Amino acid sequence: MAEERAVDKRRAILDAAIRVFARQGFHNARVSDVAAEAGVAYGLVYHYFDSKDQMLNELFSERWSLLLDAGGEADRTLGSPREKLAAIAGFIVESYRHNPELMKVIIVEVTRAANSFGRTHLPEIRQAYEQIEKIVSDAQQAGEFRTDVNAEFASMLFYGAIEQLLSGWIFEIVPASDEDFEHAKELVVSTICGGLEPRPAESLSR
Amino acid sequence: MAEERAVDKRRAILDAAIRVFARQGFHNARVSDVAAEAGVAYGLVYHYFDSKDQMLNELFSERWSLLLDAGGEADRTLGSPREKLAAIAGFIVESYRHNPELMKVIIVEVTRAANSFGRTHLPEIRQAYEQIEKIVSDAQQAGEFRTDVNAEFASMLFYGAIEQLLSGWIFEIVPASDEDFEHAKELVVSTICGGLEPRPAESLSR
Amino acid sequence: MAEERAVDKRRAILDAAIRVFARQGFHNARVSDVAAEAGVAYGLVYHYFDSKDQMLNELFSERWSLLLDAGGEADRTLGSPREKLAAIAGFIVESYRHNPELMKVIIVEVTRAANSFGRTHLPEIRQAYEQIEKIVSDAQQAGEFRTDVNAEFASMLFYGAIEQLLSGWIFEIVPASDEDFEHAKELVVSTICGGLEPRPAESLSR
Amino acid sequence: MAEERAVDKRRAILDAAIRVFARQGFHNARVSDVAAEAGVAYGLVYHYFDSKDQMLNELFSERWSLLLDAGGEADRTLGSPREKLAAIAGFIVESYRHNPELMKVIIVEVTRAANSFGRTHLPEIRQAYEQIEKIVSDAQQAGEFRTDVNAEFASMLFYGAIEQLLSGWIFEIVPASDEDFEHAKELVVSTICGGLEPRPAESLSR
DNA sequence: CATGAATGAGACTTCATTCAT
DNA sequence: TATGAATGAAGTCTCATTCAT
Repeated sequence: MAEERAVDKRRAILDAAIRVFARQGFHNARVSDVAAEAGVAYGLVYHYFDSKDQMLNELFSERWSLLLDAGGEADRTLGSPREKLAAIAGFIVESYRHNPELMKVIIVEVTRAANSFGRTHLPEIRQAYEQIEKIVSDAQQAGEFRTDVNAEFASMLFYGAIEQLLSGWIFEIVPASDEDFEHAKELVVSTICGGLEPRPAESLSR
Repeated sequence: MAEERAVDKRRAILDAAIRVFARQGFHNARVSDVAAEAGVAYGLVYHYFDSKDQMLNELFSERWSLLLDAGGEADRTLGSPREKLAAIAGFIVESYRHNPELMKVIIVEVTRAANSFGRTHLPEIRQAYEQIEKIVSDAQQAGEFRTDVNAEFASMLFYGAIEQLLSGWIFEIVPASDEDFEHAKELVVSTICGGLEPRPAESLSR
Repeated sequence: MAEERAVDKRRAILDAAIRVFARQGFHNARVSDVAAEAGVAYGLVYHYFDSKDQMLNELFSERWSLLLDAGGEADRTLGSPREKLAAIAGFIVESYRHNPELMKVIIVEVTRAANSFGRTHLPEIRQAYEQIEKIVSDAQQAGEFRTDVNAEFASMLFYGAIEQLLSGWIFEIVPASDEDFEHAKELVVSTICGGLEPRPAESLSR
Repeated sequence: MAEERAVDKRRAILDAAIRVFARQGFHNARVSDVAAEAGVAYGLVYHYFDSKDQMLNELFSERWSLLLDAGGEADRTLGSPREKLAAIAGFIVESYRHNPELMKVIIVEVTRAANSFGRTHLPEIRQAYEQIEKIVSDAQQAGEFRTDVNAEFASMLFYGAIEQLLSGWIFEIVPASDEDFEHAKELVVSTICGGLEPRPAESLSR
């Protein structure tokens, strides 16, 4: 149980860091704020973590690996590219719905902070892009997507669109109700794919 | 002439700030770095500007108003929504091509830094969104765009996609040749609009 | 047997402290380093010792008392002042040869650290000086050493020379082979005494 | 005059550092203590110096180069080895008499702190040893000093003796009157050289 | 206009020591 | 005895901003 306690405190600090980083931003958050939020002594933070940076790194990597797992899983188990992309978009939206503070930290402080932590985690971030690229180029080879759009380019659009959407929710630029979340999942993909899908197939469907 | 000199110095400092902020990031840039880059004394920066923040604010607003002007102009003078959006996307890409350092600063330090300067300039940033929203909802009312996609939502996708693309160039995640720039202008719009446009209209146009 | 165990652990910690203090210096050594080196838990150090300082104090006093014993013994049992001084110099050199890490700690962290631990142990250190002083002044009264050199002054020279020599070995400024050690024992005394001994006696002995 | 002012402040900080380091020891001296002693703001210390360490480095090197100059001058201009060594010993003693606080800092925090700053300045310190070595080996080749004592070894004794003597004064282990200083200059050399000089020559001089 | 010296608050990190188990 | 989690004081360095000249 002593061990469980230890794990608890570590987790408590990490969870407190999420709240504090989300509320104040990483730069404006002092380590003492995190400690206070977690209800532990200053030094304990440094007992479990090497630095303030490491907390953010860990927060990001922990969550990002889940996203990569979900992306890989979607690609392996689902059929159409539209379903695959929908699964990924859905996972991200659900992640936000489930833990908006953590997603805020990840997006604001890492994936959109290309100058600082974004650089550090570029390899991991790239992996997510590459998953999309693979889905797109597979679809292109199967004749399901138009081929005049670079797969790399398409993955930029896809993640750019989703990130912006989350940013809109995070900073209350656009409303964020449960209904909005459900809509979003479908619309991101339907909008992006609507353009990616070749016209002939569509007109045939008429 | 003395006044012209002054204007020159002011401009020189602002231009130096662009280079320094682009190179080191706003947070890692010291006021003394800017002064050194501009070849002026430390304190002169404070003769022309109230604070370090003000330099960035000015840099942003100066450029952003041009973007808003271009957006308004496009909406007023062009016919189809596709042309309007293409003009705006083109303006942004050209802005990057013409002055990548300034655009890097604007995107990295302001529009994607929702926690800090993004908040400050939210009203101006919103105006750009609203221009897109207007173009989209006008097109929807004219039956040129599908109506199941919220105009607000569409503007998020549009700007998210373009910003991500520029980020990709800025941080060398994707290649950035002249050819890439030309392609990008068209593809962003064609991809987004391809999905925004209603199917029937398209198939009719075949 | 449980008690023996305890004694073993205490000794193990003390021995580990010697190695760690010698390697990293007292200031750069953390208590946790000592514990890790001894293979015991953090807090156990504080079961056996009141503080980090106390470990060094004990290490010093333990060894220094042997030196004082050797000095007293030499003075009592040997005949000529030269033999007495040679015995003391020899004891120090042998101490270094036998346990260079401990001697490094004693010299670097205590006897030459007059600002910190040197102050604490000044009384003990003075006792060593006084032994030399007594040997010298006895020799002066017996007409074996010149009297124009203050005995106190002579003891400074004697210890200063030996300490510097050890420092030279410790920091590899001068070579430290077995041969060097043997030479050193004699040369320190022969050099110092050569100067301390009155000329007439020497020329007579020729 | 503005420039003079600046130089004054820098010098004032350095002089304050001498007093504070001498009084409290380098480790126990806070930068704020130095600033307060100099009567300047905290940050000004960092305007003129990169770090707390740099102040000590500068203090040492500034003074040590004078010692090296004096040593070189003595070797070039004086005749007998005894005179040369006496000049060097005299310079050190006078340095102490003139500015005991600075000499305390140099000896306690640098030359006798082989683990920390002594390591950094080892090259400069070695140069001083080498000057003595040269004087001794020149004298040996000229038949003025006995040859069974290694020149390197002799320089250790020489500096060890002087340093210990200063340490004795610094920590008030031995008295330090003007008379003591005058005596010391001669006695160090006469004691060391008395042993270094070959016996035959001496006995002949009788 | 121009200079750059001067100010001082603020935050991270370290680590000896304590304490509950 | 033994463990290692928990505490919190202390100090270096940074840098935006002010100000005297």
